[in-house]
Amino acid sequence: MPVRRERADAARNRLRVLAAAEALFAEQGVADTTMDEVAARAGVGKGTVYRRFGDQAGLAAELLSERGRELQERIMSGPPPLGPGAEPQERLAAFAAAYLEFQATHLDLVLLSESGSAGSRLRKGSYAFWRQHCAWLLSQAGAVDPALRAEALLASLSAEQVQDWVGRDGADVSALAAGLARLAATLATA
Amino acid sequence: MPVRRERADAARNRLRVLAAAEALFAEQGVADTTMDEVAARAGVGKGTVYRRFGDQAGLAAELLSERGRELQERIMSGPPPLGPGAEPQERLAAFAAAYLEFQATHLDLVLLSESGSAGSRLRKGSYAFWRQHCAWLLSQAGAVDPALRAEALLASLSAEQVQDWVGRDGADVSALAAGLARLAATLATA
DNA sequence: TGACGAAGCGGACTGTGGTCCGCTACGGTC
DNA sequence: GACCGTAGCGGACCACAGTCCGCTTCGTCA
Repeated sequence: MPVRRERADAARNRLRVLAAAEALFAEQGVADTTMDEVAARAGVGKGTVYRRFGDQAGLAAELLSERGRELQERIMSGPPPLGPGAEPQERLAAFAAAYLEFQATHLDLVLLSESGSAGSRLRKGSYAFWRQHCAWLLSQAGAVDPALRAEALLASLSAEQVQDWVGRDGADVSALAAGLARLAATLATA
Repeated sequence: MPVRRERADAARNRLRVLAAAEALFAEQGVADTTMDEVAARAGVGKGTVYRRFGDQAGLAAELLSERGRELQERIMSGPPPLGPGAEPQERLAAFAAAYLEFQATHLDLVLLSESGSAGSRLRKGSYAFWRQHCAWLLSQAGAVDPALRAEALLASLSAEQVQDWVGRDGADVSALAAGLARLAATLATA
C-alpha cells in the first residue's frame, strides 16, 4: 500500500489545532472549551478539526498520548522498579502507582478522551501499550489469565474510577496508590 | 423534615415517562431514542421529564434500578452460592458471574446511565448496593483493603469494560465469566 | 366551596457536538 | 510554468441535550 505523505497545509493545521487546544485547555479548563473555540483559535474551520481528529475524544486522546510518551519511556528504559531490572511483581506495583498519578494529573483530559460513543472509546491510542505492558508482567510473574487481569487492573485505574476516588477520599492519593500497588502484587502472585 | 407527598399529577407523569421510555427503548433501541420522543410518547412536556429525572443518565438509572431489584433479591434471599449460605469467596465468584450477565444484558442502558458529566455518574442508585455487598464478602473472607477491592472488582465489570470485552471476544462470555470468577476468588483469598 | 400559595408543567429557546458539500490550493506530471 | 486530479478546507447547517420562565393545576385551609 502506498504510504501517502501528509500534505503540507494539513500538517501545519494539525499542529495549529493541537497548540490551540492545549492553550485553551490550560487557560480556561477542559470542560469550558468548545470545539468552535479551538477551531477559531487555530485559525481553521471546524470541519478541519473534525477531519483530523474525528471528534472531541480523538483530540483529547492525541494530546494525551503526547504526554503519555514520557511515562512510556520511563517504563521501557528508565530505572527500576518502574523500568526493567526489578521483579515483575514490583514493576507492576510501581506501574499501578505511576499510572494512577498520570490519570489523576490529566483527569479531565482522560475523561474527555473516554467520553463519546465512538465504539470502544479509550481502546485506541496508548491504551494498547499499557495493556500489553501489564499483561506481559503478569505472565512473567506466572499469574493466571494475564490478559484478563491486565484489563481488570487498568479498569480499576480508569478515569471514572480515579475521579470517584479522588473526589470522595479527597487528598489521600498516596494511601490509594499503596492499596493499588498491593492489589497489583496480589494479581501477579495468585 | 416534613416528608412532602408526591403530587398526584407528578406521580402519574412519572409512570407515563418510564413506560414511554421503556417502550421506545425496546422498539428502536436506546441509542436511537431522543428525549423529545420520550416526552412526546408520554404525552408530557420535555421539561417534565427533566424535572423528574435530571437528565438522560438519571432516566436510564431509574429504569435500571427497577431491573436490578430482582438481582438484589436473589443476592439477599435467594439460594447459594449467590444467596446466603455459601462461603464468602464462592458467593463473590457467583456475584461476579451474575453481575457480568446483568451488565451484558442491559449494556446500552448501563452505558447511558454512566454517561454524562453529572458528577460521579454511576455512583448513584443501586451502585452503592453492589459495592456494599462485595466489600462485605471480601471482609468476611479476610481480604486486605476490602473496600478498595470491591471497587476494583466492580470497575472490571463496568459497562465500558464489558462492552469492550463482548465487542472484541464476541460470544465467549462464559469463558469471561469463569475468568472473572477466578479473579474474584483471588481477590478474596489474598 | 372559594381562595391562595406553591409544586409542577410544557414548549420555545439556547448552546454545542458533529455533518455536509461546494470551493481551494497542493503537489505531481508533462 | 500550466494543467489537473484530489486531499483538504471551512463554515453554514442540523440534531439533540438540557434550560427557563410564564402558565396551570393540585391540595390545603378556612
